[in-house]
Amino acid sequence: MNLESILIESIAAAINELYGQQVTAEKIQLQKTRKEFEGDFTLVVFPFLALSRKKPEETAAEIGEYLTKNQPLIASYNVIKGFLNVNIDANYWIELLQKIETTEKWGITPVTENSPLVMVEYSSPNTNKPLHLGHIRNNLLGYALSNIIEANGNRVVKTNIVNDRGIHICKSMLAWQKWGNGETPESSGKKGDHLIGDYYVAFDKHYKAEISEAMEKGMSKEEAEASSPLMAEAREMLVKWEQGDEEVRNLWKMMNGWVYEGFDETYRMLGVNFDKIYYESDTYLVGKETVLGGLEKGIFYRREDESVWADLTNEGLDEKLLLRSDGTSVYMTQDIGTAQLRFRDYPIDKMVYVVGNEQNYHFQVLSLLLDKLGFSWGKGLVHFSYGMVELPEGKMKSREGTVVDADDLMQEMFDTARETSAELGGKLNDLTPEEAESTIRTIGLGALKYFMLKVDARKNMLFNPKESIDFNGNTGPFIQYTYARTRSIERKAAESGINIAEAAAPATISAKERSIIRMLYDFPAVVRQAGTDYSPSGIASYAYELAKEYNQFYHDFSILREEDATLKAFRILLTRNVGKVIKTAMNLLGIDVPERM
RNA sequence: GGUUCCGUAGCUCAGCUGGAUAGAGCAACGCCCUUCUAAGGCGUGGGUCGAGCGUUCGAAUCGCUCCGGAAUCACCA
Repeated sequence: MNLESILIESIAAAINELYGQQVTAEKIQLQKTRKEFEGDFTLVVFPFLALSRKKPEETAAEIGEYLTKNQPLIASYNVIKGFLNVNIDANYWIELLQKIETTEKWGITPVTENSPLVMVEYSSPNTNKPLHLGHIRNNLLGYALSNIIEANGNRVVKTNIVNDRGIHICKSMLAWQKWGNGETPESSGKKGDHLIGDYYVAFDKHYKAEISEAMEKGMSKEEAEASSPLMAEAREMLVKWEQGDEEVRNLWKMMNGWVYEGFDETYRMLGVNFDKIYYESDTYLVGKETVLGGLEKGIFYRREDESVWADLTNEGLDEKLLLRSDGTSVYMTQDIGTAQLRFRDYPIDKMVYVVGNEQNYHFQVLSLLLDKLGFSWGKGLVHFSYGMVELPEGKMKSREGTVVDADDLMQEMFDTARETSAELGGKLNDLTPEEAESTIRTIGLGALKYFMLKVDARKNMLFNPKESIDFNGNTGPFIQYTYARTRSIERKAAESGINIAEAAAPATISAKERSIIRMLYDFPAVVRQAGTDYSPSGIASYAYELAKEYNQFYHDFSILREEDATLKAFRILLTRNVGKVIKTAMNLLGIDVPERM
């Protein structure tokens, strides 16, 4: 039984004893005492005034008096207006600290073979251009979310669905054929995904030129677009691809291969990975089959023009197209096919899709369709819907060249970290060049990742490339710095041979120390909460608060110079476990922490 | 027009299962490195929580109505 439950039980007993009234646990609002007041937990007594028929202060004092007498965990209390603040006995906190010290993974629920299986889909790139800032948010959220779900006792399969087919891919292929002169990543030194992206842009440029030329000759925009020879060629290529034309397929394989090498490098750099990758070229036909199967079962219906639809009007939605009149599949069909394949491959209990909020409607529909098709997890699928990353001038537009490239951005973060480190007086000079470089990457990535993860995922967020990402204040590097300090203290303590395993209760324990232990106590609940409402930002703000609290403590006390041996050992133990929890929290976010910085 | 989401300090964001004087960081200004790492600490200034009404002992938080912004409602993906 946890501390809160014990206290709530005692409070219920107190009210029963004092006022002869039964109260349910839900009526008892026990919350953390706010920082500016003294105490660990606060009971709001306003709801009990009707029972006590006394003033708030009096009621609070009576309950407080009863609790200190009858509940050994409560050492003292104070009353401010209708708020009863109670102090937990210091020994409880010290024992808790020792428990954290001996617990392998504090706050983490172990995973067993029988744990529920949760599949998390994230990233889901197109193979016609490199990853950008939006993908970074997606990847970081997906990876952190997977860690958090796993930390709550679930088996997690991280998956990626690669959109590797379609007209957009043909555009790049065609442009490369026409103007590429056989350029390869090796011959040009370009990263494969960037190379392909360049040809996608080249296609668009030539296409636009064609349109404006045709319009000058008096065509309307629509006519010009419809009669574009370049677009016609791309469409023709798509048809050939679907027919399995060997030449087109080989070109497609080669160019996609380049892109995957590029993506792999970006993923590796970003520190994310996948357990299973699906390709739309494998799933879109399965989707078609599944839809036709649904048609036979009468779940869907066919119109006169041969197109296939789902009627969702009973569910308050519209009718939804699933197969075009020419029999080809649409986006929804492919997602159904992917689901079908996944269900064959894994006994999925829950599916989480990390996809932008622009697709909220799509997933609402997908959930209903999967349910109709008999997927047990269809109804309960989670669309982890995150907001767009906006630039000061608005949405990113690839056509307007305002896209922030993922590789470039990471490189900039590394450069900034390197410069900042040098400005601060060559902090990493003691390290070997390799260690220093690795630390710089850890810090640069830490800044980027924390920046993206600390904000509420469902909201749109603003990224200002000119102001770039900070390294001071509420940032990843600040938390990493705090961790590095805890490790430094530990190293020095170890050198001087202090045995912290024997740390006992010191004569005095400061409010700051109590407050830090109190925060460590909260960590399991924070992890649980983040798992319940899928919020990496909850973990992030916890990590920041803990780091901040420890930094103040660090500033106020001389941990290693403390005269009292017991107090010194206690403070080192505290430091060690703060480091342990910070590291665990940061790792849940997918952020590494350096041993020194 | 329908649906969904958002609106909190100059800026970026927390807080939202109703509770105490609405919090951080950045930016501005002032202190603190002969003291375990100054990527730090302390302090000052900065708010009609978009507006109004309602529910309540109590509303940034819940409900309704407006105002402002975004997304979506394709035989695009």
